[in-house]
This record gives sequence, C-alpha cells and structure tokens, in this order.
Amino acid sequence: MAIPVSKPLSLSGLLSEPLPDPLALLDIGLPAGPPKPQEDPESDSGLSLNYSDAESLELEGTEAGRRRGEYVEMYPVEYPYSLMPNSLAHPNYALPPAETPLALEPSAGPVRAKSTARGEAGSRDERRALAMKIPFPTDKIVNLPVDDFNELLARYPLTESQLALVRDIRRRGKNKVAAQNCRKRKLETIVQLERELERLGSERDRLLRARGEADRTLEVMRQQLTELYRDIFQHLRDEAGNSYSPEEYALQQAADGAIFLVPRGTKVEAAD
DNA sequence: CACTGATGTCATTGA
DNA sequence: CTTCAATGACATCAG
Repeated sequence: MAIPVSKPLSLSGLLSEPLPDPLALLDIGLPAGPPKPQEDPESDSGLSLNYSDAESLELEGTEAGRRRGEYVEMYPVEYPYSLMPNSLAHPNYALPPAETPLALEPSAGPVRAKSTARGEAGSRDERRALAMKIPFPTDKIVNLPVDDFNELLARYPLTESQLALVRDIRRRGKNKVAAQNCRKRKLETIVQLERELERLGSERDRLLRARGEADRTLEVMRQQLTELYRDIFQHLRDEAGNSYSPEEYALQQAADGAIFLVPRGTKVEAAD
C-alpha cells in the first residue's frame, strides 16, 4: 500500500486522484482465483510508476483531468452474453470492476515492482480493456470504420466509463498508427533530403570546376590580348613616326566593326 | 551509467 | 461546430 490514502475515500477524492491500477480492480471483478501477489505481472501497466504512468493507468493523461468523472460512474449491467464474442460470452463474464472506493485498494502503489515490460502479453490498452470488461477486442475498437464502430457500441450496453475507455482506446490506437505513419514519412523525407543534398553537392562541384576552367580560359585570353596590344602598338606610328604609348592610348572597336585608336578615357562614337 | 533509437501518448492545429 | 489526421514534444524502454 504505497499510495498514501490519507484522505477520506470520497468520490471527490476519486475524482482528483489518479485511480490505482485497473488490473487491481480486475481482481475484484473476477471470480475468486488464486491469490495474486501484489506484484502480479498482470497488475502492472508494464511501465514504471512515474507520474505519467501513474496517470496513464486508467485515467490516462488528459482524461485524467478532462474525463475523470466518466470513469467513476458505474452502472451495473447485464451483458447479453448471446451477443458477445465467444471468448467473452460466458456466464462467468463479470461486470466491470466496481468503480468504488474499494478500487482504491492499490495493488502495490507507486513503488510496485516493474514486473511487466513493453511487449508483454497485451498492450496497455488491451489490459485496460480487459480490466474494464470491454466485451470486444481492441483491434476492432481501433480498426473498425466509424459506422461499424458505432454499430458495435450500440450492440452492447456499456457504462459511461467503459464508453470513455473505448473511445480513448480508439483515439490512442488511431493516433498510434498516425504516429507510425508520420515517422515513416519523416524518415523518407530525411532520406530524400540527403539525396538532394548529395545531388546539390555534386552540382556545386561541377560548377566550381567549370568556373575554374573559365577562369583559366579568361586568363589565357587576357594574355593573348595583352600580346596583341603590344604587337599592334609596336607597329603604330603617328605622323611624326613616333610610337603610341599603350598607357595613353587604347584600341576601341566601333559598332560597325571599325577599329579606332583613342586616347584612354574617351569612348568611340557610334558611326552612322 | 549515459546515450540513442523506437515507440506510445498527449496537446494542438488545420482540413 | 465536430471530427480526425498530422505532428511536435515528452516519457519510457531496450539495447
């Protein structure tokens, strides 16, 4: 009894405190069986009892706050065994564990041994469904189309808390699949982006090489131009037979292709 | 024991 | 307005 139940076990107390392990509740609802040790593997959610797990037990997250009340209501119901799936349709079918202060009898409390691990028989929701005597399998709860799902719900007289659990199971199940798909997409996106990165890296290398090549070509052409200038200016003479200085004069080509020798700093006019 | 990837869950958001 | 899928964030577990 590690859950300190110092407060009076009132309904309000139930509403404000996480309920103990649903499988502890299961013990109450089941026909007398062999006495279970407190650490009965089945009685644990499979997770250690930290805060999130504690609240995940039965009152899972939001519902703990938002719908907690629904789990507390309990209407005794006679199950139409004839309607039930074979595995569940038997006279021993017990009502869902009464959601009464009795349920507060903790199976072990916050320091319960971590006896079940992920992967042990049944998911947490499957165990919750079992504990709450949900008369149909969780995979149906999760995978049935909306209409079929509603039809299924209509076939059984469920308590409010059972209904709430079933809806949560469906929501969690759907979200679990959505999360799996989401992660798959994310990984695919990463792979795709890595490929794109590789492609762009290659493209960058190619462009860098092309630029180097162009730079080299440009340098060669500059040298050729310099030599050409030198050659031309070596042969150019003014009326007095003096050579022109390449520092003071430049060669320019007009639009019509004619070549002019002009003082640097001036521009050849367009020829008509 | 710390780290990391996988998985489940919850809250939120946009369609 | 309600429902639901997608997704970020967090917790837990296993290796």
